[in-house]
Amino acid sequence: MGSKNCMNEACRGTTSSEWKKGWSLKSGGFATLCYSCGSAYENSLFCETFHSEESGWRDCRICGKRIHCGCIASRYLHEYLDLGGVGCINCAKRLEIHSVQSIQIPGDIPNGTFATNGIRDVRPVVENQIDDDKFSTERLLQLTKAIGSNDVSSALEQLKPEESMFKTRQSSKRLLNLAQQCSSSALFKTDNNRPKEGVKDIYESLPQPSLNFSLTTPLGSSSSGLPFPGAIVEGSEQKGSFQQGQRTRHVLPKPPKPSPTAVSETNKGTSSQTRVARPPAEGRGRNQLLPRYWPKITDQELQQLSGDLKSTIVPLFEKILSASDAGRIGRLVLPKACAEAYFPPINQSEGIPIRIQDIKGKEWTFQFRFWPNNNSRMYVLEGVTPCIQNMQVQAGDTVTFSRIDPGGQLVIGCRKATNNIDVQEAQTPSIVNGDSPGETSFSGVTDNPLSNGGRTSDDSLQRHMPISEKKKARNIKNKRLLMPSDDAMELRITWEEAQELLRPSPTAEPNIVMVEDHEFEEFEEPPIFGKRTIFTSRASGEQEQLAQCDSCSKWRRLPVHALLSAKWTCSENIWDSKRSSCAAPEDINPRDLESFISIYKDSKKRKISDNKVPREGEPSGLDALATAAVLGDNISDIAESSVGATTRHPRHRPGCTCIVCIQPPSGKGKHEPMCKCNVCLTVRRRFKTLMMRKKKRQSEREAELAQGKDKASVKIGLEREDIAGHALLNMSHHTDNETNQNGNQTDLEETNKGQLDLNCDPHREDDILAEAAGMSLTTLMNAATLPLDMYLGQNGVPVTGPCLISRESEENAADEGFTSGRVEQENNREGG
DNA sequence: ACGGTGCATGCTAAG
DNA sequence: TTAGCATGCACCGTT
Repeated sequence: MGSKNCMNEACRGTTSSEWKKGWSLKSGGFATLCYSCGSAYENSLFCETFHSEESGWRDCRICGKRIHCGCIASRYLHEYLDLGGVGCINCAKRLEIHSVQSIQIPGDIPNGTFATNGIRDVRPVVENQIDDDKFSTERLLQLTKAIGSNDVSSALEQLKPEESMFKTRQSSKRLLNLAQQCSSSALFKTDNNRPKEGVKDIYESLPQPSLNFSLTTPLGSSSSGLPFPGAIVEGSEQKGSFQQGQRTRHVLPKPPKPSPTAVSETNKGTSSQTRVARPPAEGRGRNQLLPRYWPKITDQELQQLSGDLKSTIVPLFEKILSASDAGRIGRLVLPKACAEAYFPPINQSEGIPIRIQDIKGKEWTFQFRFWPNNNSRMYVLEGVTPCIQNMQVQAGDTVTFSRIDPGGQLVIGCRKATNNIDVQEAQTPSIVNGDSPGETSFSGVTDNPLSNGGRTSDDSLQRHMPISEKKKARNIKNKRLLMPSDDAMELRITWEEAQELLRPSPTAEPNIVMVEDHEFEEFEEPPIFGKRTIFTSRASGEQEQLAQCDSCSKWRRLPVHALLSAKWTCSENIWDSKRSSCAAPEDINPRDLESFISIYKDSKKRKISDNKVPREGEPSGLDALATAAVLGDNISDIAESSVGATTRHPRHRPGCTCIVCIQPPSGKGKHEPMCKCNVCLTVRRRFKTLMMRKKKRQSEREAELAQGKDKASVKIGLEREDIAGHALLNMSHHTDNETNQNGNQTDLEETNKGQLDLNCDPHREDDILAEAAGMSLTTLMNAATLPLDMYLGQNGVPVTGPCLISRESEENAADEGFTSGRVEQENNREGG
């Protein structure tokens, strides 16, 4: 500390309360700045503060802002424009985005022809070298445009003199490394390195790189084509480039739309913390890598990682784990291009064992192999389970592959998906490449030695970037469902739990319907999620519920009828003024509380086991819903597993004696054919009522019926999906105009279909189910005019109780709030 | 019966 | 249109 000198020439201070990082140095690391200079640098005020009298100031050609050109401290703050002049980084990037999108490099350049040029890349990424950026896509493209040529490779040739200059700066160690490089470079040709003066000038006039990172990193390939010496190579199938013929592609994958790299570059001073997706290190066919696999790591992380491992780390690629990857099978599918670029060539399907080290230095051995697949190969790493578990990563998290140079040792790391974007990136290449999470933390193995310092101001820019809704939708539809983490957290509850949490909308006024002396509350508004509470009974027999304050976590006794919103605090305890503050002590004996919770958990567990709730790995919660939606007919199978809970009306409480609550939990063996029990009789009666109501509604909506007929062709699967979604979330109204327009919701609304909530809008469902079952509305009308028994008989259904009614009638009956029929039927089916 | 292995299938995105 | 890849599933070996 004491020996530090501020590297600001105008300061040269030797003492500072805090030393800050400045610009990146060619020798690696960053300039050391005292607190005030560092602050100025961080705030992009360095040049304004210290260089205002110096030469080199120009104006942004677009916005007019003053730019200090040719200064290392401001090199990230401007760009040279294609149209001449300079532009501040924001303006330049806006222009650049378009050019990056539009320019692609024609043709494929044979790998072998670049061997001698590969050495240019032997620079550790962590060095943050200016020169690196010369080879960034942006630079490349800009250069191409600057010289008015579409031939990028020829344009790049012009850069070679610069390269040479750069090479001289490389350490002997790296040169040694370089000598081993022979892998491809799509950007340079050896047979044409004649400098073109003009171009050189142009190049030299190019702005200093915006990236802190090298976009072209050390070659991992040895002369044998191996990316790392430690790898075991078998057979003679060692090609300098690929193991298999490769498709001709563009030199670099088409950059994502809003060139995130560009965006992330825009902030000097914070760029070291920017998660930039960079084209990976050289390797056989690195140019084949899709942006989604480009390693995204901040240079800060990289530096730290390098420090931890005391080596130079070259990020190779990364992959967001799929369910399969993170599953028990222990197979991690490697992107083909990555496998071929950075792993040893293999020609036997069995592959080779490969040693990969984690950042703690622990070495893991995987089997690197491939499967023949569609005349191609599918590369996998086998035996990754221990490592995956060790890193505590799961589907949606990212594993990173890097290489230690020199030596070529592969390193595996991980990064937890901590926000939506990170997860979506896997599916949305258009937002990779720096348009990436500022909050994801890079993790090494097990524990994360690298914390992402941060959010950068470009995060805000990134947030503004439009993500195509269409794309989003497609991602969601993707069977590789990667739900945004936050949402996943929010929905990581079971179907049953979701039902338990449903509460009537606070603004909803229920209509009271009496059925067999049982009161039903009907709501015209869908329910909302409420707070989870525990219902208990006092010794006196008085029932109550316990709720936990979201603020102080104290439990409060509340009346059994209390309805709490999802977020509830003591201050909302209107029932007990003494306990309406978080300061008030908990009035529940800890032992009692523990007991209550224990009982609650036990009962839940029992329910789960009784109902064969999906085991780990099987769909639960929303997954179950989704599955149910897909399964369609089998939705009831799933729903049945939660009969006890899902038939509970939001306002049904322990002790409720309504017809719903008095049902047996499973219904097994309770209802015989021709059962005359209260439930069965009511089911029959209510079903008939339903039919009549349908008729009435039908007459009211006759005009719409024609259109409705069209809708009848809608496939049941889709409809049921809709239903399922509605059932769980129930947060939005159906958009179905046909059935909802008059808002007539006087039917008792327990949707047995899938044990949905009582407040689900059944109207649509009625029709849907009926239609799907081949029952037109007319049929229903007719049916409604018949005595129930006759109706059932006509439909080939034995006239029994609710136990054996047909599916469609049963489902309609279910609309009325009864489940026993369903239950019984399912039981019978099980028994059969 | 269970679990692992290898292949086939189908979806998606890239070209 | 096609390659890549996630995942389902049949087959096979082991318990």
